[in-house]
Amino acid sequence: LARKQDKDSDSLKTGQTFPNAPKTIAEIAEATGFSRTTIRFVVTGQAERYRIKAETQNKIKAYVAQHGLVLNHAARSLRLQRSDAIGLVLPDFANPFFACLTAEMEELCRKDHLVLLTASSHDEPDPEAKAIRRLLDRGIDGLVIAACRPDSYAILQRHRNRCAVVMVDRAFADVPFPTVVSDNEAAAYDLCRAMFRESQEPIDFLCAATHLPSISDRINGFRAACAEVGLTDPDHHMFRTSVDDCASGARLMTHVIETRGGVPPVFLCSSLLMFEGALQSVRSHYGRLPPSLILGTFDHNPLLDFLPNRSFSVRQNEKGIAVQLFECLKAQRLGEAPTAERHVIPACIRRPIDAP
Amino acid sequence: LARKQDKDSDSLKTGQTFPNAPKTIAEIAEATGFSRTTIRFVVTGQAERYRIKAETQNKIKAYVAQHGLVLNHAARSLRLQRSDAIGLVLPDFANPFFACLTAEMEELCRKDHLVLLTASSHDEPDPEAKAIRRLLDRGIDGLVIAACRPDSYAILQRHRNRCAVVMVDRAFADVPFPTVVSDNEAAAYDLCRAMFRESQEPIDFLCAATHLPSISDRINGFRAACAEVGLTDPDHHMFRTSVDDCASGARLMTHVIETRGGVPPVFLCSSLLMFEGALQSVRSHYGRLPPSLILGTFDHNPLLDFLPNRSFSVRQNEKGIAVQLFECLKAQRLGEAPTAERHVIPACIRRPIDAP
DNA sequence: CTGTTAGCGCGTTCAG
DNA sequence: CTGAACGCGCTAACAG
Repeated sequence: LARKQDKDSDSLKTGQTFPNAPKTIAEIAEATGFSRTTIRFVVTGQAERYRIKAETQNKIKAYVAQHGLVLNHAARSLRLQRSDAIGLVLPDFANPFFACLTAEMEELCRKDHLVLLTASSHDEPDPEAKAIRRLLDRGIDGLVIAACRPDSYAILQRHRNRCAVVMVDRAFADVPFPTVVSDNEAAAYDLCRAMFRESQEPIDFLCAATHLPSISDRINGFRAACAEVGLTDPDHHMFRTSVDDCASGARLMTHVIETRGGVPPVFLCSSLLMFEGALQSVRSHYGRLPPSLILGTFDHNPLLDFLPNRSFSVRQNEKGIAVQLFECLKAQRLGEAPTAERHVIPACIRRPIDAP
Repeated sequence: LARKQDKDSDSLKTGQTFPNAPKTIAEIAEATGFSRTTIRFVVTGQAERYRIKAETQNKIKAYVAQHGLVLNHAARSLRLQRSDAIGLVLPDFANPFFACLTAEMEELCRKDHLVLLTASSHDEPDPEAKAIRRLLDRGIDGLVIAACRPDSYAILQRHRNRCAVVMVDRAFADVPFPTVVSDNEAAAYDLCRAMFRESQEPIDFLCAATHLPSISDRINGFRAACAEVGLTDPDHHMFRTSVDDCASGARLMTHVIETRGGVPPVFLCSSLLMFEGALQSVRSHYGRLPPSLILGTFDHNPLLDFLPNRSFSVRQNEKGIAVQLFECLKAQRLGEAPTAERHVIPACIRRPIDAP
């Protein structure tokens, strides 16, 4: 029979700085006199399966209730070859869309007792590769990545069997992993249709980062909507820049103003950053925003509703994306080989309250 | 270490991918015929210190260059009782301020070869406690918390204090850990002074989450600025609500409109969420935003500059806060006992371009 | 039903 | 300069 009079010697022996600290399984075993296995069966809820005596269970539960218990995840990971951690590699966590996606992912992780490791790529290949490596080296079980270029996944392939992988936001072709993206083409099409219903004028599209598939899709949607209203030269209304930031938006709008001899009456920007830059440029030319301008942008900002101008925008369904990402991860973690299938999540068009 | 990173870049530049998974130290030892100790000295850059033969070094480096190497962080953590991970517990990662803070923290972690674990508290005690425990159970070396109430830190006391702790954004009294906050009182004072220079009208302050110290400080700054312009009853211009969200802002503004018999000509909101709700309420009463309104809010949104109204806002210095947080963590990780000192980081007032 | 044992891969120690 | 042996705390297989 077990001896369980060791509490005193235990507290003396262990030179712990925190006698109140939660115990390890071994400490509980020693303190209660049962073996680690017995403790583990009880604390992991397998007591019934192994028919642990009720009295034993109660003693152990009482001890845990009083002293607390914390499993050592490093040891657990080492033994199970599994970290219960998910990595998230995104261009920029301060970007509202990615921030929102992070929040949704974190929520889903919490429910599955996973932790979320974050790393930013700044949309550049080298930091991205380092970020991916840094997470893979921690033995993450799953990885979500918004790739900055088509071959970003190359670094992953040697880890294929150890880590589930899903791509997000950037649906580059020929990527051997599932991809979850918004329906950018449909969103752009619907957005432009709504804007065309507002005004007969052609839409000038200020477009950054055209190498990204999400942007190509938006361009395709723009072209389709233009074709529908009989605009035969949509590309004459497209203005491109490579970098997606505020300064580029301002430069591009300044260029548009010079080209057109004035601010276009209706324009669309490929991102909020571009939008902000464009507005800055317009304001610096006119001293203010002419209220007659009709504005469109991808991404959402709650203050859009309060601009003096009529404006249209697209809000992606971050929660829907996160849920789909998680399902893809789960499928791979359950042993399915990763497929290259693409999941397209509808986005939401926001327009002025009284717009058609 | 530096040498290892060089190899990574090289292999990326050549576009070469490792055919198989990277090797562990033991695998390299077996493959090259040397012992694990020797391998470790070479790959951790201690070869010179232990005078490893050059030929041996070259063989090992060649093998690593070809096959790759990844240390098992679980084993490393288990042995070193250290995870090289930092936890971040914030109310909401989608909130622009916290998103920006996360981005800055992630950047600093990257530079120190740490990973960042994120967990959200939703500003509620129970999810917060669970988030903290979830991270502590992973053996994080450092923890940054934006606490939702004064005793949020209590759960830390009962834990093994292997973990450095710093509080952020919420400077509750009597917390036995360093705290980093923005200078909310000064920011509120400066903000209100700027608004008073714009208009002689009193400022109505729509204020949420008044139980938070950051909000108390903002109220104090508001009162000080009111006193300076001879307003003897600033509290008659304060409207309070407990929940900080858009709906509360709308409700509170509706209440203000009813109380005042109209929209106050100058008002200030304690957060962007409140601000958005307030604007919604104003618009639903008038069908639009009267352009004569003078607006103020804490937090920053890039579109504020393009509202028809003259507006004033406060942007916190997220990077400065992150840097200070990191310094506090580093001090504790170097063995210093945590102090209760408070670090106050100045914020930045944004006003209309031509404002005094 | 309960206890014992053998690693997971790394970092450290110590012997050569 | 190199190698062997130990243990971090946990899990799983096996032995009573």
